[in-house]
Amino acid sequence: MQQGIQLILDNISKIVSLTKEEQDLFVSKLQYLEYKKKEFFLHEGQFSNELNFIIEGCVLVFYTDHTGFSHLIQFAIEDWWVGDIASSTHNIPTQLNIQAVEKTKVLRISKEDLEYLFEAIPKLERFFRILLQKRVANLQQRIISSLSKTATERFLEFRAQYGFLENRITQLQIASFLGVTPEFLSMIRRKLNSTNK
Amino acid sequence: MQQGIQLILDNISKIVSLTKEEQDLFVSKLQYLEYKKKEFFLHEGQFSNELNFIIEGCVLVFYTDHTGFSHLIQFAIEDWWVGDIASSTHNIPTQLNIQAVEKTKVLRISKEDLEYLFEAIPKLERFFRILLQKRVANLQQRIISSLSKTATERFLEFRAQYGFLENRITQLQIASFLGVTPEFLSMIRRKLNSTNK
DNA sequence: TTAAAAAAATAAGATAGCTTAAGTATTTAC
DNA sequence: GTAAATACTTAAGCTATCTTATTTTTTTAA
Repeated sequence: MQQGIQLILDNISKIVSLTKEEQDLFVSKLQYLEYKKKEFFLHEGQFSNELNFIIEGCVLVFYTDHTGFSHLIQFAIEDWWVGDIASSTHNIPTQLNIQAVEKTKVLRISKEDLEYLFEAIPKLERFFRILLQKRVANLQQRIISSLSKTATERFLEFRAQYGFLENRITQLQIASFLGVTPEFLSMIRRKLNSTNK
Repeated sequence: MQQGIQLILDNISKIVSLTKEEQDLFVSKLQYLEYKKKEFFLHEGQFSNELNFIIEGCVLVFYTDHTGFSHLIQFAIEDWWVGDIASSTHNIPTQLNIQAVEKTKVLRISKEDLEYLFEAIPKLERFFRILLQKRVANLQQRIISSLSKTATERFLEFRAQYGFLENRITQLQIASFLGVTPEFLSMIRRKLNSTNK
């Protein structure tokens, strides 16, 4: 079986169960792609009309502000979905960049195909509805943290939740996700080490 | 026709069109409720198993941290949907409070009825899928702002986007939404007034 | 394998935003 | 209609976080 197909079908089957025919129809709409390290899926200003499922690798979704600083909005590794929902929902050019930080293999589906599949397989629309609910819960939690926690607390939360990423992305990127400068994150880490060790 | 039914049907018909029978089935699951000013829909620790559509009034969704401070996560006025997606998706007690800040009239639908309706009327699942996409886009924008903007910029953004709320909720609540103290917001407003006027 | 580039650490000085406290204005509840 | 409660403003001093600059470490690419 083609690369990653089993992974994506398993991912879906955790939430809804498709018949063999439905699986085949779904799979027929997938496009397999590979990106090199540092290569971009999406650049600010483009229109985003796809949804990607990561089979292998790691990508970052970031926003670059008017002073040239990047802010990490989201990351995704194998078995995760990634795309720019804002751009594709509102049909506006994206303000985000999506970049591979490792060699990355994805399965991609276009917005048009996805809309067709939602008609053909309502269970698939359910799957994405539930995925979106989880994403809303996750984003809301991040807002709660940004409103109510210190940088140190947010770093500890990041570690608890995404510790597996700590050696896969740089401190610079973690700092950007937390909303602090890399210098300040470095200081936070030093303090935590001297206290706990 | 009962209070607000037309409003909710119009709200849905902006995204999907239901037949008369589907509308009737949907409407049959709605419960009409009124809340007094300051009354709570939902308290931290409860399980949230409903979705609310505001017909009239205004509610605030806030998180209270361990030091007793409140942080405004979301607000909703007439013609908006509100609920705790995190709690109802993951079946965990909510960490949020939902409180009416004015006399508020709502139409409520239970999670069970909603799930039944998604089976009976797939278009309704589409409606909520699209609503969730918009919510994700909105939350993501808020994260971008919190990562990349100063308090003054965030306040101007709030005014541009939610100016209609400026006289409906207090400065305290706006400050809490922006993630600053009310004292600091007061200072921001003074500076803006002295510069622009 | 090594030179160049990028990332991370350290530290000193600067600032956005917080705390505390007091005073004034507005709203609420009887 | 009035007293009490709540919201808002102002201001001084404080702290978390940023900026800038330098050094050290790690990664990248030829």
